[in-house]
Amino acid sequence: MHVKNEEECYIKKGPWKAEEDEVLLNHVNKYGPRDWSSIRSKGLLHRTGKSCRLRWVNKLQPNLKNGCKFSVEEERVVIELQAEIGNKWAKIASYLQGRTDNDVKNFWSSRQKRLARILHTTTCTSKSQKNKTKVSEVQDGFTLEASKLSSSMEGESSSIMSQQSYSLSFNQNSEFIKMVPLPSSDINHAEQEFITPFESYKNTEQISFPQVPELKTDITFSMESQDLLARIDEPNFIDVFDPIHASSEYEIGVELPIGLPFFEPLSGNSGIGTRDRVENSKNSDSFFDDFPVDIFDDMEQPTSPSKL
DNA sequence: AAAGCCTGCAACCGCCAGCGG
DNA sequence: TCCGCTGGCGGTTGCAGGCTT
Repeated sequence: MHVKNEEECYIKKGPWKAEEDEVLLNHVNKYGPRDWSSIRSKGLLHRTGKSCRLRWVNKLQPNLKNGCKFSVEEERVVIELQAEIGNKWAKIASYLQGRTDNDVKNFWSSRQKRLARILHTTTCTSKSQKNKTKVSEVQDGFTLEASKLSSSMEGESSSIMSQQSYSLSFNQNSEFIKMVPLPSSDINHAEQEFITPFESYKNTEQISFPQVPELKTDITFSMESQDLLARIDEPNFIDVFDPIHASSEYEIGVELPIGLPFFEPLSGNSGIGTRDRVENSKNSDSFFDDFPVDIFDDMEQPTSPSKL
């Protein structure tokens, strides 16, 4: 029968209906979360086994945190593990109760897009509006000050790394990047409003980054930068920047995977959890995975120290 | 109020590894 | 050993709803 054959071959796609979910749940209750392909072969649903499995894993299995935003702690776990093991979403999700690989993947994707947008805005600004940015060249490269308010500026929850102020130093020649904690005096008083429970954590954890953090006290600022610094304590200092750029810049550091505690492996010999390994991974280019590949294209080439 | 933009999420696609015949 | 099937995983896409202008 041609019609019947068509019927059998028909594969439904798109959003799941409640009835389909019910059928799928019945199957799982009967046989457990397996034999996905038999659901179609038995004619229960016109969905592929893969589709059924995905629906179960991502939406129907019990104890899922559906519709619940990632907590600060969950964000921290994802950021840390991503830096450690890369885009192993299933693995990362296994560390988070009630989260699926799809959840983690979507979270990270959103985060990456946000970061890319922020940095794009920032780098464009650095070129066209030098007098309005906090990007200033230093002798051994250039320094991108990541002094910022937390992401709370935009009502976001990712504020884990937001309480410490950092300066990013790039060096074209040696291809390293280092985080330099800014002197606390550089932090605008207004930031105090955004202190979170992680403040205590910040105060006790060492920065885990390839380069030994050091205070950058000998930065030479341009005239424009000096002018800005002179006004840093003004209540409306942030208004010096236009709202978009201001909020963007203050978000930069929020996204930096630094200063995080280290995980011990939950089981097996995954090897996760040693500081050495984390540092090794960051000594590679894992840190740069956070940035769009062309992120530095818009930045001015620093003068080589050898040419000075 | 409406149009355009942005974001988060659900679902699909393609690749790959494991397994059994 | 080969081959096909199945499930797992990461990347990508499309859409709906919220937000902004």
